[in-house]
Formats: sequence, structure tokens, C-alpha cells
Amino acid sequence: MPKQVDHEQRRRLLTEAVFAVISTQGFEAVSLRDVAEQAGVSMGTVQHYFPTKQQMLSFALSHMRERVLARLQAALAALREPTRRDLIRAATAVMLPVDPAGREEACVNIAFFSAATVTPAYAEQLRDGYGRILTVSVANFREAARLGELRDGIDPDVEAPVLYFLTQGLVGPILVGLYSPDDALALIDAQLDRVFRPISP
Amino acid sequence: MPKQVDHEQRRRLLTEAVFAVISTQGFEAVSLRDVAEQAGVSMGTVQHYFPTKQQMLSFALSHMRERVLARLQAALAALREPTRRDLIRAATAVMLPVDPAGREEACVNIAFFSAATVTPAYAEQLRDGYGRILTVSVANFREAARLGELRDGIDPDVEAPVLYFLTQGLVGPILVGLYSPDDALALIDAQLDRVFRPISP
DNA sequence: ACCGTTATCATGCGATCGCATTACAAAAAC
DNA sequence: GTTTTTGTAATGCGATCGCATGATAACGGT
Repeated sequence: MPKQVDHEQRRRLLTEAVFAVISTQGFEAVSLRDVAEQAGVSMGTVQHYFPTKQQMLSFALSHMRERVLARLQAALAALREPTRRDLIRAATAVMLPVDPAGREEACVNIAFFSAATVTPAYAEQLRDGYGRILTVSVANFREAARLGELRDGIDPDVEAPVLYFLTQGLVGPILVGLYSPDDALALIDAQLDRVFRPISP
Repeated sequence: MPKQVDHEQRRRLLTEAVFAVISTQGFEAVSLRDVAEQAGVSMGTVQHYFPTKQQMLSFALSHMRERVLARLQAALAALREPTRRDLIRAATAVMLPVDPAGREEACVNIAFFSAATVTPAYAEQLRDGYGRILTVSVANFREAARLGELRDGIDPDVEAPVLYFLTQGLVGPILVGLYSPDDALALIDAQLDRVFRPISP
């Protein structure tokens, strides 16, 4: 084998350019030429790593999920002796567009969501991502319930999706400037207050 | 003045074609030619009522809000001697894509939401729409609180946005097929159960 | 050292886009 | 009845799109 470039790395690099274009110019403005220019390469190079535009976008969507998961794991790992509530709150905050990285991911995510309504392949990828995160969230809530951290009468199998979809519903208002990240987090905390027992171990 | 066509009606008719194209072909596929074909007119007619594509889409977004409000008012008017909870639940259900009309509106809405991240004019329109609905929702919850229908310790100014954004967060999963409308409504009811007092006047 | 493979780039092609222009039919104004 | 304004349609234009093709440089295998 000649040359020595890492194919996957190159594809991820180009994918980052795709994210930048989507979040700054919009999903419909994504063209092979724009992506190439954003990545600082020629159009031919983009074609070399992605035979078609569809494959490029599909790879970008899968890579997006990995990026979010990486940021999630980093956020959780940064906690020192966290309670279940701390873990759940941190995971929730990662989903909100509070920093530039989060905002970029949110823009890309909503763009693919819109596209998924007419592209079943995207819908399947998003369904899978939703399902995985929900599973983890439910597991976290169940563990919190097992440890007795939840209030009486609180069903973890209900609270997990409620909190998760509440978070998803807050992404839009933050993106369009109706809510500030702090407003959103205040709402999240209010919901957590009603689900978790007050302080005291 | 010659001729006798109703300009606004024509624009709304064309806008319906825009909705159909967005929800079946996707936002990026919207072209003047597609809209004209969907509406059964020529491209020149579309141009006659909308000088530019941007104006057409912007009008479509404003008309979308009117359509949702009309459906909302119809749903509320259909209730017989409703409690506050009935009103709030019905208004919530209207936001979910449970029937073809609701699904079309949800597809269009998410498409404009994605576009709004790079088009401030759309963002402003959506912000305004969000704000209005939230205001009404808060007023409903406050009235419910005044009537003593809420549980002790429940803040209507918190519950209104929580329920609304939870609903918004459920739209996506329904659209991509992760959740059924019934699953979503079950979650909504669970949230309402925790906010409203159990039966008995 | 030579060859083959690969990465990268530049260019061309057919299709489609938004928009401008033009032509024509119909109804109100006179 | 003529004129004028408006609704509708057809067509053309420059730009841009995704994709295919060919050229060039660089590195690995032998």
C-alpha cells in the first residue's frame, strides 16, 4: 500500500468541516465545494473519501453521535464523587447548547432531524441514538430509585424519558434565543427537585 | 382595479403547496417549480404572488402559525364543559403530530427551526410564536392554580413551560418513529398527574 | 531504480436552481 | 368599444449543483 494517510481520520476531518458549514450556512447550503473550502482541500479530495454527498452526510450523522458521546463521557468523568442526581444533571446539561461546541452539535442535530422526516436512513440513525441514550438514562434513574434518592411515588421509567424529552424540547428555544441556557437549566433543576428527595443522605 | 382574485387567499393556497413539498420532499427540495407543480399552476404565478423565494417561505412560516392556532382553537371549542386540565391536555395534544395535519405541521415546523439557526428572520418569527403560546399556557396554569386544581407546592410559572417543552421534545421522537403518539400522551398524562390534584372537585 | 498504487487537484458536463423577461388572456374603467 | 391593469403562462439566462474524468505528484513494494 502506497502513501500513508489514515482514511478514517481524514473522513472525520472532512466531517468537522461539514458540521461547520451546517451550523454557519445551514443544511441546505452544504455543497461539496463548500465542504472542501471549509476543510482547506480541493473538491476532488472530498469526493475521494466520500463517493457521494449522501454518504458524506450519513457518515457525518454517525460521527456526530460519537462526538456527543465523547463530550458526555468527558463531562461525567470530570465529576468528583457525584451523586446520581449530579450524574443525571451533568448528562442533561451536555445535551443543551450551552457552549459553542454544544451549539454546533445542536444545529447539526436539528438539521438532520428535519432531513430525517423525508430520509428514512437518517430517521433510523436518530432513532438508534435516541434509544441508546434513553436506555442509559432509564438505568440511571432506576439506580437512583434503588438507592432511595427519589421521592415516594416517583417512577424512574417515567421520569427518565420526561427529563430527557424536556431537555430536547429546550434545545430549540435556546437556539432561537427565546431562552438562555441558565433559564433552561433552572427549569431542569426545578424538575429534578420534584423527582429527587431533598438533600440529606 | 381589474380582475377579482383574492391576493391573500391565493398566497395561502400556494403556501399549502409549500407545506406539502416540505413535508414530502424536504425543506431543501423546495423550489419554485416544485411549489408551482404542487399547486397546479405555472411558475410565473408563484412569482406573481411571491417576488422572491425568501418572501414565500417567510409568509409560509407566518401562515403555519395561524394554521396551528386555528387547529388549537377548534380542538378547545370541541370540549364540553372542560376542566383546566382538559384544556391544557387538549392544547398539548394539538402540538403533537398525531394526525396527518399535525404531522405535516410538525415537519414544516422543524424544517423552519433548522433554517432559523442561520436565518435570524425565521428565528424571530419562531421566538414570537413560542412566546405567545407560552404566555397563554402560563395563564392557563395560573388559572388552574387559582381554582385550586394544582397540587400543593406546584408553581404554575414552572409547570407551564415544563409541560410545553416536554411536548416539544416529544415531537421529534414521534416523527422518526421512536415513540407512538399514545406513548407520548401517556408521558404527558403522567406529568399532568403529578401537577394536578387527583379527581374530586 | 522502476513501477504501481494512492492522494490530491483541476476541469468539464448535464441538470437544476432563482429570477427576469416577455407574451397573452381577461376583466374593470372610461 | 377601447384602453388599462392584472392574472397566468412560457421561456431564457447566469449561477451553482453533484458527479465523472483526466492529470499530476508522492510514496511503497520489488
